[in-house]
Amino acid sequence: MSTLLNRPLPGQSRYGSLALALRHRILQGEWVPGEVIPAESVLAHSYGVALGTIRQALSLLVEDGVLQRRHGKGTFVTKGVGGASMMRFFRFRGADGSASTTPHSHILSNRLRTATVQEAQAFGLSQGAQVLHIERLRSLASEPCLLETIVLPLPLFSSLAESDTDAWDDLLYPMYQERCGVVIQKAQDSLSFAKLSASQAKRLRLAASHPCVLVERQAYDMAGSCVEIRTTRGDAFSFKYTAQVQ
Amino acid sequence: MSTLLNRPLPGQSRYGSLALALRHRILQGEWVPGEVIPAESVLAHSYGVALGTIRQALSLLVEDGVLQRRHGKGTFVTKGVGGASMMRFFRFRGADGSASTTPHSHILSNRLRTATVQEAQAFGLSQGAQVLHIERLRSLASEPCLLETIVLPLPLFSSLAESDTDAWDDLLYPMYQERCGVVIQKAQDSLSFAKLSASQAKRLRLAASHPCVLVERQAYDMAGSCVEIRTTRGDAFSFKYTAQVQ
DNA sequence: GAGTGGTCTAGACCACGAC
DNA sequence: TCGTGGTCTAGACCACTCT
Repeated sequence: MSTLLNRPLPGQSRYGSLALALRHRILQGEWVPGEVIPAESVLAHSYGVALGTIRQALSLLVEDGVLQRRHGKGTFVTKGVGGASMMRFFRFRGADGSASTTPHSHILSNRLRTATVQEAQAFGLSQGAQVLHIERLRSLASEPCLLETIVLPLPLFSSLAESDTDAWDDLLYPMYQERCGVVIQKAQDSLSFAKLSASQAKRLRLAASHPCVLVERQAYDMAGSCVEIRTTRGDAFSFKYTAQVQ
Repeated sequence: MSTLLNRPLPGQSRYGSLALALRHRILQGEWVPGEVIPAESVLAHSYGVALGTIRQALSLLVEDGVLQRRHGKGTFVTKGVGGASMMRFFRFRGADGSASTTPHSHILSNRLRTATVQEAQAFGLSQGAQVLHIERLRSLASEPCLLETIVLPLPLFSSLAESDTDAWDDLLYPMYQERCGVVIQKAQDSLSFAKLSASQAKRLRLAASHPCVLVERQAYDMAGSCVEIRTTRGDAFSFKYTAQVQ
């Protein structure tokens, strides 16, 4: 019934090994995102450890965002990051006043091309591999607000390459999960400042060389592999972000 | 020997109450920043709880940044946030190439004035109270890079109002601690973009209406009171920041 | 070797959520 | 009422740091 990892790996605590083992079972698809995993007491018994030990293991995975606890209900596999997370960097004021809705998405282009050296390295592909290159405009109340370039590694997302972009959802991450079985687990955003090119400015209905914020994102799946590289541009004067020190 | 909080506060777990009690003793100055607190076993005995319970209480304060554990040595009161934390938002390239040193500080002005309504509210002062208003230019390799406005509540920082600004340190937070007994425990930075005024641009040796990053900081002491409001401006093209999603 | 935090056990009871 | 995670106990032994 139990796996054979009764002895912790060298240099690892027992709860560390248990966390690794559980993470492996999740990645194998034994429990799919959104599903409950067995109760703590069951896991403790099946691994032959005390309750406190399995709880420490679960805590590691909760910290990592792989699991979520719900008091009285159980421990669940995380469903993946939400949708309009890019909006946390901006405060767009709609013509009508309030905002905070999901922006509408319009795909401008969608084509295959050869990966750059950096992209191949990030995705773990061999040089010369193919990627899907998407240009996309996002709008709030018919006002264009964000211009995005999205690069996806290719055999993984090949089902998107052939599909009709008009039928795509406003939120890509849930669509990745439905159509390609890819769950976005975490992402890293790198912010900087630049000026819009003439064509970019036209798309966003701003003046050429208008200042913009550049968000360069790498998104990772549950196994920790990079599966999306995204570059987002938005009006610098709509930028607003809050960070904590310590 | 022990305090009388054997019964947890209503709606609080025992370890939550213990954390509150310990935090209070730290704020009272019973253990100063940098010092060890008693061993876990000693605390557990003196409060009449199990070791695991006091460990949970300490973990809360560690998460909060009030305490730091060091295996084999003890549990220490945090010394306060470091120095050049504003530099994490920028990547200045010095004329010589590398950077990552503490910028030199030059105080431009230092005067008393009446607090604005927002400042009085943030500091918990009555309306019409006095604050210290400081203008300061920070330079890297003789190149001006950051322009700062610093507002401090007044009876707390009155010793700074009368001192010679030439003798001030490059880092203010350690100086607050030495001269005024104020330990900066955490801070919140709010980022946005703006254009430099003519006088601001001149100080930074940039063109008027050049784009800049605006960092609006509120810094808090160990008790959680706001004790500094700072506005920092720097060249938008030197801005670089990385954030994690989930 | 003495003292510290880190790991682990085998129980107990409590608080929450659903049936 | 039952099963879940959350809190708590009273021990044990291990790993790190200093003297």
